[in-house]
This record gives sequence, structure tokens and C-alpha cells, in this order.
Amino acid sequence: MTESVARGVRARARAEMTEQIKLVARRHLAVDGPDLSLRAVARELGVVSSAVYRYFASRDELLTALILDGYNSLGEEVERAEAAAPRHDLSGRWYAAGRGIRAWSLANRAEYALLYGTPVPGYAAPQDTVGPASRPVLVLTGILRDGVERGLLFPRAGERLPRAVRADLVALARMPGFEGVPAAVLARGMTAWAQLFGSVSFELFGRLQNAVHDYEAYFDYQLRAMAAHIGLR
Amino acid sequence: MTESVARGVRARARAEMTEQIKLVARRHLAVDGPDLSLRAVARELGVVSSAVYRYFASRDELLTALILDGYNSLGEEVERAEAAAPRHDLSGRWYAAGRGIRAWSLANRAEYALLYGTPVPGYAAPQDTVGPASRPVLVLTGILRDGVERGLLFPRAGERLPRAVRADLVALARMPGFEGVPAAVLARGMTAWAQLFGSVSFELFGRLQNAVHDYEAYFDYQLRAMAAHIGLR
DNA sequence: GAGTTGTCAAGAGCAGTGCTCTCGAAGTAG
DNA sequence: CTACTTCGAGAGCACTGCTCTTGACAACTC
Repeated sequence: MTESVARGVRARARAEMTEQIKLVARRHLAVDGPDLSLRAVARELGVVSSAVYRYFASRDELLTALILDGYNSLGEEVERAEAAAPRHDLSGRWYAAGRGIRAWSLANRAEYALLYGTPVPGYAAPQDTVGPASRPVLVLTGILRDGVERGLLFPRAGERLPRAVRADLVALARMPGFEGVPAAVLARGMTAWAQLFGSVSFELFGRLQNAVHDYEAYFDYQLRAMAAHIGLR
Repeated sequence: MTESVARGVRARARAEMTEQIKLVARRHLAVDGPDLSLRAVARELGVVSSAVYRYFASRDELLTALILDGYNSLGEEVERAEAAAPRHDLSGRWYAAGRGIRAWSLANRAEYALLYGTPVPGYAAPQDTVGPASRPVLVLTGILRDGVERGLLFPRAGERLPRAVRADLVALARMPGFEGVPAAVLARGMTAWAQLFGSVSFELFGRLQNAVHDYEAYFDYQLRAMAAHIGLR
């Protein structure tokens, strides 16, 4: 018992330190941008830089941990926001999800840049990120699936996809979470998805300065346009 | 005469060195990513690092020069591509412009990231970049204006904009190059614009891996969807 | 309880970075 | 020919990520 408690103390100390490092690193990232300095993080923690390497094998590994946390944090917020809308209100769910993405991105600009900005060149995202990374998109496909199930979303008469696009989307529609969504509907959703992230990136990266002032209204309008594009009502 | 030639020799040497530095820097950027090393550039040029400071006061200034060149290079390509389409074919011009943007971005990934990716935190784009930066977007507004002039693009019955959005767009439509485009039409164009850059970013930043394989067909499909959204035929 | 094992932080050190300053050589101008 | 400007080299500063060694202490074993 004492042993297990002692081990528990040790393990807890380690977990706490790991969490602290990530916390401080996140703050540095937010303040100083993506050029995260391990030494600065260590300094703030009152610890020498080499000590950090007991917890993260490299700067990249720390970044990976932050990215993973980021995807999960964003995913949670979007899921929660979307879940708060009545199930039958498909466009309401789309608005909620979109606004959730924007709200999280504004509140976590540095992490947004980490997740959806320029990828670090030498850095290849490890496999464990693909699960969390797909959480936000699964919220959208959930809306699409419900729409299809209720007969509100369907391929339109005369709506044709290029053969190569159709092939990709048909394959995609076999992935878990995507089942049952016709390629044409999925295509509209992906178009809207790219538009959404394009809008968020434009806003966060200052691409709309001197053009748009009420970003929230502007973003809402974009959401409305894309809801119409998807066919949500 | 000898003086002027001599001065010319000196000036030419300076211009050549400046160009060489940018050239090597561009290549390094493409290979090693955005963490451009001035020393490495100098090394490749067979010159000591401090010598580079004779030509660029800082790393930021070098980057600014590259960004400026980038905007102009992209702007030129888009302008040329769009100009190659028949004037009367509005959707053809939109396709040409969009494909031009994608082609340039694929051929100049590092520079695309520099222009449209995560902005460097400490770095504020100087005023001289706003002109070149708007060249691509002016190609789009040119299409919109022509469409409006010919009576092909117009606000639709029942198309309403939120008050704040309308105010921003009305102000925007007074800027040179935007004149005469109704807010509602401009709004559709901007939605499409964000979608376009969202798509390019998704492709370049690897956000569509394992989902899309024929990127070109996929991108063309997006362009088609957005052409329809704008109302181009 | 004593001895072994594993974990941890510290410190020195390496190779690299952006940038500054000084110095001597060379080109330019009067 | 002389005064002035421009340029590259080199040393140096403060910083970075990362490695390796050292010594202290906790955890487990006998």
C-alpha cells in the first residue's frame, strides 16, 4: 500500500510537471508566437533547460503534445456547442458548430495557427493526431447524416460530380462517421468546410483588415451562405 | 563617363548581390521551411554573415522583400492567366484566375505559406505590401465589375445582408477597383474568395490527405461550386 | 534496515542562430 | 592625389536546441 501510494506520488508529480510544462508552453506560444523556446519555458518553471527533456524528448514532442491537446480542446468545444442546438434544427446545429470553431480559434489563436496554419517543415504529424484531428469534421458529417436520414439532404436533380471527385468522395463515405452520406452531399459539405476555415484564417491572419470591421456579423453571414450551399434550412 | 560607368558597375554589383541573396533565400525557404537562416544563405554565397547586412538591415527586411516579390509574382501569374480567357466568358475568367492561384501556390509552396500562412508574430507587414497584396483580389473584382456592367450579376430578389456586413461592403465598394459592385455581389465574391484560399491551404498544408487524391479535379469542382455561388455562368 | 536500481535536476559544453561593431581594403568623387 | 564612401571579414554578444556527465534522492529488493 505504502509502495503504491509512494509510486502514486511520484507518478502524480510527473504528471503535474508534464502538465505545467504544457501550460507554460501554451502561454509562451500565445505571447511570443510559434518559435517556442524550451529554455524560456524551463526558466519560467524555475528549472534548467535539460530538465524539460526528462518529460519531452524534444521540442517537437512538446509541440505534438500541444497539438494533440489543441485538437481535443477544439473538438470538445465544437461538440458541446453543436450538441446544445436542438437536434431537429440542422442549420442551427451548423451555425453552432461554425461559431464554436470561430470562438475557440479567437480564444486560442496560437494553437489555431499550430493546428491549421503553416505546417512546420521538418515536422510530420504522428499517427495519434489523426483521431483528435477529425473530431471537428465529424460534427459536420453528423449534421449531414441526420439531414440525409430525414430526407432533407439529397443529391439534386442534375447535380453531377467529376468522375475523380465522385470516386474520392464515395471512398470517403465509407469511413466511420461518414456512412450513408451521398457523394454529392458530402461534396457540398466539404466546400463549406473549406470556406469556413478560409474565413477563420482570413480573420485571424489579418487578411481582412481595412475591409471588414464587424467580424462576427461577417462570419455569421458566411455561415448562412454556406448553410444555403449545403442545403440546410 | 568613366565615373558614371564605374558608378554603374558598383550599382550593378549591388543590385546583382541583392538579387542573389533573395534567390538563395527563396531556395532555402523552399527546402528548409520558414526558419530562414541568414548565415546559411551567406555561407552558400561564399560570404560572411555580416556582409548580408550591407544589403538587408535585418532578417525581417529580407523576408519583407521576399513577400513583396511573392505578391507581385502571384499577381502577375493570376493576371496573365485571367487575361488569357475571352473577356465575355466570365466563368472562364474565374476558372482561369482560380487555377492560376493554385498553380502558382503549388509551384511556390514556401512563398505561399509566407503570404497566406501563419503570420510571423513579431513581424508587421509594412505599408508597401498592401498594393501588391491586392493584385490577385483585383482580378476577381474585375470579373465582378464586368458582370455587373453587363447586367449578369446583380443583387437577387430577397437577398439581404446583415446591416453591419452591408456597411462594410458598401465602404469597400468605394475603394479603387471595387467601384460599382453592389454589396450583395461583392459579398458572394468574398465568400468564394475565402473558399478558394481555404481549398488551396487545405491542399498545401496536407489537410486533405487520405481524403482527396485527385486534387486538381477536386479544386476544379470547388471553383465550379463557387462560380455558381457568385452567379457566374 | 542495508544495498541496489531508477529517476531527477543541474551544469558544462557543442554547434548553431541574429545581430553589432571595428578594421582594413577597395572603389568613387573632388 | 586626396578625402570620402562602400564593402567584406572577423570577433564577439546573447540566445537557441540538444547531449552528456555528475551527484542527490526516492523506490524497490533482499
